[in-house]
Amino acid sequence: MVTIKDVAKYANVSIATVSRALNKDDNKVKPETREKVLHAVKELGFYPNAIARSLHHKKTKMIGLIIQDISNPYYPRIVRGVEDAAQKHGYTVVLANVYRSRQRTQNYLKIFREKRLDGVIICGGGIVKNAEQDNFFKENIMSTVVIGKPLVDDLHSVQVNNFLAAKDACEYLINCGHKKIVTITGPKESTTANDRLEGYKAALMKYGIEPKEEWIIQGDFQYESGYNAIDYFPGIGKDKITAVFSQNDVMAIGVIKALRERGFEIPKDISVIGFDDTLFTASHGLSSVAVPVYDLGKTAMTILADLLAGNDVPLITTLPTKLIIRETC
Amino acid sequence: MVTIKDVAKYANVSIATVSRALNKDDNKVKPETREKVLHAVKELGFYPNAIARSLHHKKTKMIGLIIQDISNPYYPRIVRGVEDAAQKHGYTVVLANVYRSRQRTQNYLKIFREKRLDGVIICGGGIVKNAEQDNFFKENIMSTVVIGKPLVDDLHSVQVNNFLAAKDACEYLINCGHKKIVTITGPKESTTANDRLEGYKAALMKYGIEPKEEWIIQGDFQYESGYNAIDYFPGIGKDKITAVFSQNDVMAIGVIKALRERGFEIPKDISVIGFDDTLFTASHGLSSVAVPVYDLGKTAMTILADLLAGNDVPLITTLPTKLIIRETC
DNA sequence: CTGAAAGCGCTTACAG
DNA sequence: CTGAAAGCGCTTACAG
Repeated sequence: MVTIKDVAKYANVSIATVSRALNKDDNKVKPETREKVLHAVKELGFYPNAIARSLHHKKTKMIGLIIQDISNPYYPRIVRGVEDAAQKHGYTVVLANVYRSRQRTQNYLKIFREKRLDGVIICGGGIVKNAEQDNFFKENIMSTVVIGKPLVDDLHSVQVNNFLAAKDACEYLINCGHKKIVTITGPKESTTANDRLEGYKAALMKYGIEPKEEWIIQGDFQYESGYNAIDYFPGIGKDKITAVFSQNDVMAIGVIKALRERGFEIPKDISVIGFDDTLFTASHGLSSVAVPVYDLGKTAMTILADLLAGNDVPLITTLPTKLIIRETC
Repeated sequence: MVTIKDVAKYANVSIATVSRALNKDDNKVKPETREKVLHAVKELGFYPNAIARSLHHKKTKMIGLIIQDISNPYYPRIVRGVEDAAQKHGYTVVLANVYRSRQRTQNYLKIFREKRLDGVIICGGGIVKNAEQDNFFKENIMSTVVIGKPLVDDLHSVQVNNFLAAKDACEYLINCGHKKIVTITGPKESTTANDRLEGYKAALMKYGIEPKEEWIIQGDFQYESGYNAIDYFPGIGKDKITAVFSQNDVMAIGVIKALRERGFEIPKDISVIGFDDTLFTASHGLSSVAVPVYDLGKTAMTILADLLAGNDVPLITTLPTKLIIRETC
């Protein structure tokens, strides 16, 4: 591997000069000298060692991105948003799927710290309150931006108002004449799921409908839990249940599949509304609450870059959602 | 940031000793001394600087993963496979979406080189033959594994036999009685798409059917191109077209949507078969050729780790596909 | 078993 | 405008 020394020798200058010639902003080097250096660089195929540079600058120009599971269609666009913005600001992203495991999260946080990443973006329920992680963030070892609700105070975040969005969606159903509405929830630890659940309840209450225990069906944001939810429905039909508010799309697609297999027509027999509006909801004709996932990612990265540049950034940034009505309700 | 020096001072030993105590494999350090060091480490919250370590070892324990577009459902599981295997082998992955852009690919390759990543996995059509990239691989600057068909010789790869898989799928259609089959292709530069196209042709020819020009509809692996493909169909019905072989699922879901909107029933009026068997094909009841994407990723990373460990690895590893018949044909 | 020293490949204050 | 030198935070051969 060719080093700065080789270039210096080849160009007949000191390594200090090579360094200066390469860091453009520094115009304290004679044009001819720079030419010589640039020529040597090309000739030898020199690629400056970013590791050595990092050691000096104490910056790696890399950030970590912690997500729960890239194969959940909610995440890819977030990743894209983060990466596009990262690229724009000169950062490179290290990806970490933690599958909601505290262990894996901790492990990656440790690796990120050792590798001296400049910052980290944490997506969703990763940050379970817990001594060691708490320390990690409290000590402010790494600039951090959370996508979603941070469980640790003082962390910057970009969010969506899940409570209101869920409430709106459910109110829409109620205004369509539905009075008995089931909801399929996300995992218990998820604050996102929790907010959506509260929004559901609030909508019902607003219209004087008492949300029954049996209407709240525990899901986990996975397809199967939507598909199986039907087994827990307290019956389907005018006097039973006429609509389902699925707290994400994947589960909504699951219920729809199960519903159709049992001969129910949608929305004739029962309405379904999802959440997230991820890829393919359109092809399923699924009504859903659109979450601007790409922008969540992009904004999070932009905020992180700002933070790293020493700029002031508001603690919470909220992005708007949008109810999209298609064919399932 | 606390350094090895601080730990040494705190523990009253030299930094060499701290280093030795921390690199467990080195048992040339007295147990009591190690205790002292470990205590200091905990007390001070010391996290060894991997950057400094890398500078010495000339290894970063990071690999780059170049994919075309994470929001295409084909990729997330590959990424997962790569990351899981990477984690197992002690590597961390840097993600790069290049959107089939040669420019972006080149740019990332440069960054990877400067950051001294240990290796790189390239997914799909990224490697367009081209002087500079050619050099990159020829000079063997970074260990490389390609998922798909490498356009540069001598590169390790893990693949699937797209030709055979496509041929099998089309033969299946023919054996079901179809004689007039349309195919929707991927982008022209994609070798994957090309192999699938050849497989399609071969199947038809084998049964004495001459594949007509008009049966081959140019797509680009995106939903829209599937949805719009119908406009180029030479008519639908017994004497026109009775089946479509879509070269990926996303486009298949697009055609199905378009077909249904125009009142056609599937598979009664027309059969559809996709390729890849990515997420949600099941919920659409789409028949498809299952590509073991997770395993492609996992295997690629395993091979890369082997390469980096100096082991011998066969140049090409081929993984099996599987035709999965569901409701659309 | 432990320490002093050299080295990894850069950058930058300090002289000149 | 340019060079010699110190320093970033580690690891490891070399002595002892």
